[in-house]
Amino acid sequence: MKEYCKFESALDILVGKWKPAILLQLISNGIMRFGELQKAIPDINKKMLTQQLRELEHNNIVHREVYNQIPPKVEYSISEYGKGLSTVLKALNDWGTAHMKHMDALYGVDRSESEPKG
Amino acid sequence: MKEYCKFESALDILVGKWKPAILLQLISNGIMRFGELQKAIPDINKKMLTQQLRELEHNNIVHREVYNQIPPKVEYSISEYGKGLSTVLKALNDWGTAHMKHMDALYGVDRSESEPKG
DNA sequence: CAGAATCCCTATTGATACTG
DNA sequence: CAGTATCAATAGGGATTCTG
Repeated sequence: MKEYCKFESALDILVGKWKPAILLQLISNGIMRFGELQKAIPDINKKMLTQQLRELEHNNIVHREVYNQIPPKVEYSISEYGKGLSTVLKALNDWGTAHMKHMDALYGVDRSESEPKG
Repeated sequence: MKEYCKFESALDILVGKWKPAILLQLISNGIMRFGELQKAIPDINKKMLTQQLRELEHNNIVHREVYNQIPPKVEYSISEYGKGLSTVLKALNDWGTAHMKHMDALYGVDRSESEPKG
């Protein structure tokens, strides 16, 4: 067995363009409906939101609660098991925060591009 | 600024099909030459190895030492800055290890496929 | 409302050959 | 030895349309 598959096993959970955003939302807000997630992450579309949620669900990170009613209502939340990711996410977040400052200091950040003044 | 860009900033470093494998090698073995890395990660090709190393180098995670001689000799190692990743990598590794067991228990692992008895 | 299905496009990965 | 250059294959992401 490849040693690094442990890394990859963990990374696979987090990788996917929208998974960090989704996880952050669910961690911050607890239970959220599909539509709420979509509103909270404006640039995502339904297909991607569905897809990434399904992957997280398959990995037991998020719990999906379906209310069988019209109109439909589906709630998502971090599963108990998923909460075990908190250490990883915190490590990632801490390091990421420091790293952004580091890169900023090294190269400068082109905020002009990445943040249209709006 | 999007909150999750901190996650992403960190994830970007680790994401890339071969980066976990490369990092693991360098962490385990210290200084390694290009060819050694290639031997240690048999399925990678030169292009990918070069590319991923360059990205890691650009992010200050690995150090590249070039000896100007014939035949060429280039050594790679984790940079001082890159060593700061250890917390993240450990968290990832620990969680990944547990997660593999978890998924194994849930779904069973098709070892028959993933590990040809060789 | 919460998706499923379809089609398209681009970024990432890979195979191969060439070079100082 | 340690790459670069080029081209081909693929997977991931996205726009749009349709549905119970």
